[in-house]
Amino acid sequence: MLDERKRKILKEIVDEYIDSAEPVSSAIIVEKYENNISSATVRNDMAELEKLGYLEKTHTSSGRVPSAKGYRLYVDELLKYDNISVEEIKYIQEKLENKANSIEELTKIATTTLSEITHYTTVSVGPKTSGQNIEEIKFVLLGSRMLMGIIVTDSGLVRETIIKFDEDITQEQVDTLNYYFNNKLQGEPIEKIDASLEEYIFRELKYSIKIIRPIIEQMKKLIQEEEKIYLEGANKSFELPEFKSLEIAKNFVNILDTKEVMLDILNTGFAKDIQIYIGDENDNQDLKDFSIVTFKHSVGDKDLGTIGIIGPKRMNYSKVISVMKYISKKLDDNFDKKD
Amino acid sequence: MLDERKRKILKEIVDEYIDSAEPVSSAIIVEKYENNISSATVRNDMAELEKLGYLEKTHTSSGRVPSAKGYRLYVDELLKYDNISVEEIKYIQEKLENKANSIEELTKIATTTLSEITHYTTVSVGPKTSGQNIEEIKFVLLGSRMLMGIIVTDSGLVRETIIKFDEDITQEQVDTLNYYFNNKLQGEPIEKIDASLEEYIFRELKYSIKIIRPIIEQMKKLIQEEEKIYLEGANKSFELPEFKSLEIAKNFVNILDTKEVMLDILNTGFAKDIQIYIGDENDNQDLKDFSIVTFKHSVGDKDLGTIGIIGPKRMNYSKVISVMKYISKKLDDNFDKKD
DNA sequence: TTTAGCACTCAATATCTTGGACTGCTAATA
DNA sequence: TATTAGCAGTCCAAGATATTGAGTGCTAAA
Repeated sequence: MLDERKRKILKEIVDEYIDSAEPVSSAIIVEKYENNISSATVRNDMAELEKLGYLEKTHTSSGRVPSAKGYRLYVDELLKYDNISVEEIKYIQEKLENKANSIEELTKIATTTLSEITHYTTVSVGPKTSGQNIEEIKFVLLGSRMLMGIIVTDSGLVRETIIKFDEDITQEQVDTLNYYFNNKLQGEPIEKIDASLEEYIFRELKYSIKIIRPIIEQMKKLIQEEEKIYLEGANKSFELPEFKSLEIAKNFVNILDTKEVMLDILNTGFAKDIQIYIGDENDNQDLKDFSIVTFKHSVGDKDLGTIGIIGPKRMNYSKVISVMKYISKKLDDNFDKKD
Repeated sequence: MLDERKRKILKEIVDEYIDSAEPVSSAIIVEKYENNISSATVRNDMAELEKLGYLEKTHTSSGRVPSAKGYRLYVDELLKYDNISVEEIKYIQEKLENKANSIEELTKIATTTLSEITHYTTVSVGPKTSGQNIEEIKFVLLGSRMLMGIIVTDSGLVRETIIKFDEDITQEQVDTLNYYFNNKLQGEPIEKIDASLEEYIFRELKYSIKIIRPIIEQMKKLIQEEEKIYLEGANKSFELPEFKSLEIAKNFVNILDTKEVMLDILNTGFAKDIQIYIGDENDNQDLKDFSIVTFKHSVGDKDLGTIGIIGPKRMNYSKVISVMKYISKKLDDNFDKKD
């Protein structure tokens, strides 16, 4: 259906539009096209590409702009993803080298680095605890009326919370709590911390419910804690020409402010795959002018967090995805080495 | 210098401008002014107020807009700060009631509540550890190669960090660490965690430097950790008429993105005082069209975090400050009750 | 199948016009 | 002396009109 020339012209148009943010005319393509070719020929092909839904016009006599379908073909079939320089590789290596002491911190560093190299706005969420198994639970007495509860999961996540009491707690009580919690929960999925656990502990230990209840409450909160989005380089987006439109700028801020939308997207998709959402492919209307590219950091089937880029539909997919691929690989290396 | 009528007219103008975002004409003031008064009189007074620097014109035949000096007089002398309704009081009480288990969490809840009631963008930073004294230090062994280090300060702050090792750590070693750290540091200012501490521990314990070094490193990081700004309702600002100007919107995003500016402002000022920064009173150019109002949450001379509002110079100071005063009081009550 | 060439379209920009929302000032008034 | 009516003058905002040029689509020839 699409002969070689049409594919090439489509690629040139998208490349050019990504670069200039202006509708692309047949004359510009003629300039760039190596073999000699007349603008009339290009116009014919453009008309064809438009009929097939890959291009759009902004008005009757304007140049062409890629449609969502056009971008889709472009990223799926026309691009190669090795667009990363030696300097960039060096920079990433240096940034990710060893410095983080927790998975969350490592994810943040990667998120910042990604924004620095691509000049787009990046976001990330930490690992989800759901699906993980409990490796160890520890309660630590702080002062006489405060406990810290710590959960370590099998993929090395550490979550902790503070629990305050109206009465004194003894070290013996804490030791007993540690014993029973670990006895019951070691190796179990983290979701086992629930109301039935409260009953069990209460039955076995006979401690005042005034002690048990707040512990369970806080531990439950801990595992279903709302996820925090880490955001980097929001102002970079405001330098883009599309942000001259107040509506687009507003939509952008809205998306980042109502975290649910981003969380939804970041939490979709499978480990290792790079996911690409182009414009209206998202059904959120605020996202119609943006593309989002995400990837998950994981070990085995355990989620270690997701990192994403949000930028204009006209984003530099080649660079973005190339850099992401490399960062993804580095994160895995890093993890293998450490544990 | 300013007779009663001029003060009243100034107040009406600022009130009106805050409400409408449009330059205020003499006719509008005549409408609002209770005693009969002609527009010519108002015009004379306005000319006078302009000469004194309280008002400005956007062009020769425009209405008047308050200057920074005008706003300053307005907030300092013309406003009363009891602009809070029974519903709002109820709402705040409900939100702040008991739910938080840490100071940081309480501050966040207060920040969100403030944004909900005022419909402005709010920001906060958690308490600074500097200046606090160490009440307790605890190391907890997680697995065999991971420690959690916990510091509790005298005003109840809890800070923790993860330290990973290349070799196994024994519980005995941890117990010894706990003993020596507490022995040396209990009651001491938190800044005592430094290089000389490393020497001391190394001398006393003779543990491999491979164990001591990462501990001290991480604990040091912990106390000088960069402060995190919590942000709420950024999108609310984008509904304001001033955000039709791309430049203003851009400045706004810039401010929130380069955290240093906000941190600087939030960290200035003394406990309990409400600080007001109007437009160019800040010397950061990005802030010239905005006002920031902040207050600190504290107990004694210990900082427990700062909460601020950032909005247009034309913000509803009366509401903002009234609500802040009430929240500030509630936070203190809350704290007194608990500890 | 490709191309030269021309008619046509439309956004972008500049220029002009008009209406009206203001002010400042003057002279009359209390 | 303080206030006010009234009017001339200013300037913005919005709409109307003209101009330009960058683009296309189409036709007919190569």
